[in-house]
Amino acid sequence: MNDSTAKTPRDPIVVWLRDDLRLDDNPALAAAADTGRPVVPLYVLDETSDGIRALGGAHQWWLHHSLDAFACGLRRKGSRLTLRRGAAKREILEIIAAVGATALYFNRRYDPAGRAADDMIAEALGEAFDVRRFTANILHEPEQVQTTTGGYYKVYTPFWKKLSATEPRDPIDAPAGFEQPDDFPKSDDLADWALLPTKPDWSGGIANAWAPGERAALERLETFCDDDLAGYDSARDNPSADRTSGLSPHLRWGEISPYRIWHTAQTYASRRKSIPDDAIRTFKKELVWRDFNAHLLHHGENLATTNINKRFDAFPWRHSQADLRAWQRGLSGYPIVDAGMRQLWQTGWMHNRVRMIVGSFLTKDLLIDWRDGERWFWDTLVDGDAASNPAQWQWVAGSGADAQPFFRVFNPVTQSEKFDPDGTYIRRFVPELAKLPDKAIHAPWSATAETLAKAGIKLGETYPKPIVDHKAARERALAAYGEVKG
DNA sequence: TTTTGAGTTGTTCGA
DNA sequence: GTCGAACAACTCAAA
Repeated sequence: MNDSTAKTPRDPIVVWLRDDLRLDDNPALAAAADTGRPVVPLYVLDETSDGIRALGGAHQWWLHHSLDAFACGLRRKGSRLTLRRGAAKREILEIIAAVGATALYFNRRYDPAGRAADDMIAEALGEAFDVRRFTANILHEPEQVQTTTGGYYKVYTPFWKKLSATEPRDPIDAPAGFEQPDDFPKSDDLADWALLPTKPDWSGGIANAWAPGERAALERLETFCDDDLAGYDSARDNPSADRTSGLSPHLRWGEISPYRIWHTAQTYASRRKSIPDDAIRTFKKELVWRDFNAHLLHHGENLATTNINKRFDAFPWRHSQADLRAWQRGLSGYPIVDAGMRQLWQTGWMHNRVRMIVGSFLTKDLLIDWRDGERWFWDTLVDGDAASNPAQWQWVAGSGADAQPFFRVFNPVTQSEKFDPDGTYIRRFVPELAKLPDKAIHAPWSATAETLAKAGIKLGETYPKPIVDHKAARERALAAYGEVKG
């Protein structure tokens, strides 16, 4: 025990929450509670500090409900969440002074701007101040994972091979309760932050699809392990059957811990013979992909704006607002693409298989800069993640470090036939095509006039004609890629 | 230092 | 319908 805590054992600890809005397996919160000292949980909505990326619309909706749920959880444990809006440094220094705190605990984050902000605050508090950082939101710290030459991994497979044998630590249970300070600091009213859309309120579809908050996240994990883990290896690729874990937004906001997910899945797998090795391995690999992306974010300069492969700085992107808009609205004329984009718009989420298809369509068929797609996803996804979103876009575009761009121009019709063979997914999100027979639904422009008439479709009126011809677009994309190769 | 093997998720063509 | 090879060629990571 150091001198300051010996003299003032009742001094409060401020726990600064960020994307870790949970009680379960929250190391910073648990460590603070364990001291027996008063705990002041704090969330700062910082929209002004350098390099901090503004939240998208869907993000804001989720954050509102997530904060609400987290505040409820804290109240049940006898604590209270303090909300502040403003530059993190100013708000934190003020709160620390107001409550007489002598310690600041938080869980690490990995974006360069966030890390810089954390360092600046620690520096402002001075050497003597007790600042503690914890590992909470990824399974392996960037410093722990190095190639044999001391660099960081740019290819996933060796990264996975290195880590697959390492068992992540056990999750930490939620604190039983918290000591209270004499006075909690003054908190903003969440409603005053106006994070929920009002004019118009577009959140209905998202609210139907999702339940933010820790409790819902843990329930979803159990349901997934019960119902879908066993078939995960193959079934996750089918967009119409909802067989993915659905945990991505909960992970994005830290409502659930990857350690909890890893161990719960592992426990199910070791108890149930019906869960094949392939299933649990594939699921764990997806979790480790989050780490890989977080490490890319940690080591890179700005993942969302900078090509990992510098050669792509010279890529001849097309600038077409009209095409970008058609893609965003789900009016490309390619049913699987439009279904995906409309699922995103309506529910704040898109199945991963379809993310690849729409991503390939934007960057290859339309030759539009991946950053435009990344920004749209950032604004509309509830799970839009600072690491995974740009990393996935760079992979699709071919600017990712390990991509083999010349091989990967997705054929939207082939993909549709393969992964949505009976058109269930398309019919759900593109209802104007619902009456087309299975065979015609993937490429309505190839259908006979009679088939279209029977289904009540007038191409160019009730549903768009394709905005590009895929075959020609593919040739164009390959030519463009040819320009930036060595 | 040099060499070797491999790279999340694909497509097309021809047998 | 199914299968394997070719696509075109670079970078990474480990030996």
